[in-house]
Amino acid sequence: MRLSKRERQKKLQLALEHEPFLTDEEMARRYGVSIQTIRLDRMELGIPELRGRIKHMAEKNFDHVRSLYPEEVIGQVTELKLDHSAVSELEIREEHVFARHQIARGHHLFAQANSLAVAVVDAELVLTATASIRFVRPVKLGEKCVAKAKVTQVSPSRTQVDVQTYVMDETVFQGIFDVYRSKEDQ
Amino acid sequence: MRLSKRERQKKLQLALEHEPFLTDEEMARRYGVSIQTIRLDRMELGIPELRGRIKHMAEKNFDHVRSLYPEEVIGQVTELKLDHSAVSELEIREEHVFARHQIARGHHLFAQANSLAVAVVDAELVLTATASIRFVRPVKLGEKCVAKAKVTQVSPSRTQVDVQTYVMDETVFQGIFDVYRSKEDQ
DNA sequence: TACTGAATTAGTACTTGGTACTAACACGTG
DNA sequence: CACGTGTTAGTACCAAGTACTAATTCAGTA
Repeated sequence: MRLSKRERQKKLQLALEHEPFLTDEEMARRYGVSIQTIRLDRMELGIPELRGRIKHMAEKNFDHVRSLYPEEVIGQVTELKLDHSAVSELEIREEHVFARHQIARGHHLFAQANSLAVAVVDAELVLTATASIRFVRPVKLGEKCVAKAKVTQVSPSRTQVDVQTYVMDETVFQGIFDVYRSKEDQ
Repeated sequence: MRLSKRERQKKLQLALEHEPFLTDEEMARRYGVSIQTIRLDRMELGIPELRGRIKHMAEKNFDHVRSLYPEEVIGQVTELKLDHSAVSELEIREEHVFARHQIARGHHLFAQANSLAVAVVDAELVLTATASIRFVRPVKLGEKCVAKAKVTQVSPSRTQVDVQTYVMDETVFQGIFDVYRSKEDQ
């Protein structure tokens, strides 16, 4: 057996997200299995056929052109005191969650916190150096995450920022960010 | 004659711009002509068939939407051994960097590593619990980040995954992920 | 009115990328 | 040995076409 069934299916799923234009034939060739096996895999994974996938993509972008474009800060900044504190809000939408169980992917919470930590520091060049983070509880579709950043330490080239993210008054995420700052301190 | 040939062709062309998902059959029905007439019209106007049109639309928007859309794994998975190791590649593009100095935002590197750490674990429900990360050196526009994940510890409900990300053979990011895993391990 | 050329329709064979289904085989394990 | 899982093979069928040939219709004119 070249690959276990689970591995093949996982790879298949991932490959299709990246290259949705693959035919069953091409996938069968890639994994060295028969076309029927690929079809069975798609069935089990609930992946529609090539034309369905293509059509879905085309439709999706045709009528509602989503503009979730590279934002400077992930989420909406509601408070900002440079080198002191900041707050941002992020509502968890479809594009943030795992389709299966509607739980937000960790890196979106991280992105909200990280970009806020970077934004609160007043310098030309600000980069995250290290971070220690904790996902306290899963966040679900529709919940609003309020991230609160506080600057806790400042040294010549580093700033430490603590971020706590809440849903209502429950903590869902904690992070300590050690942020590098260029000397042209503005 | 219901409509002159010229009129029909003009209408057809305009209709397709607005509703590119029409089949020849549907158009034939609408204009009260045979399917062959519609096909001849498309030939003369140089309009490709339905599938070609759909595919073209999907392709056009694919590159654009790709980086913004919920991918299971950020970057392209090149190796995957479930519960053992995995590798993914991510090329740093415009949308990943700070416009000012062309340095990648930390959360994209995090996202690549985090999603890989989650993907390598073989379970129904996998969530990041905690992580300790370090951005070793800034990554610039155009660089290709290769993230290598290794499972280092497995306990009943947790898996520890270490991720190192390289540009060429230089480490740019390190992360230790403690990942929660649901018991329905199969 | 008959004729002609353009326009239209009809019909066949073939293609792609599948679905849906049935049957057979391979093999690892109790 | 039988059993189940996984895999492969093969058939009939489908949508939405292409490519091609042939027949029919129609409009305007000699």
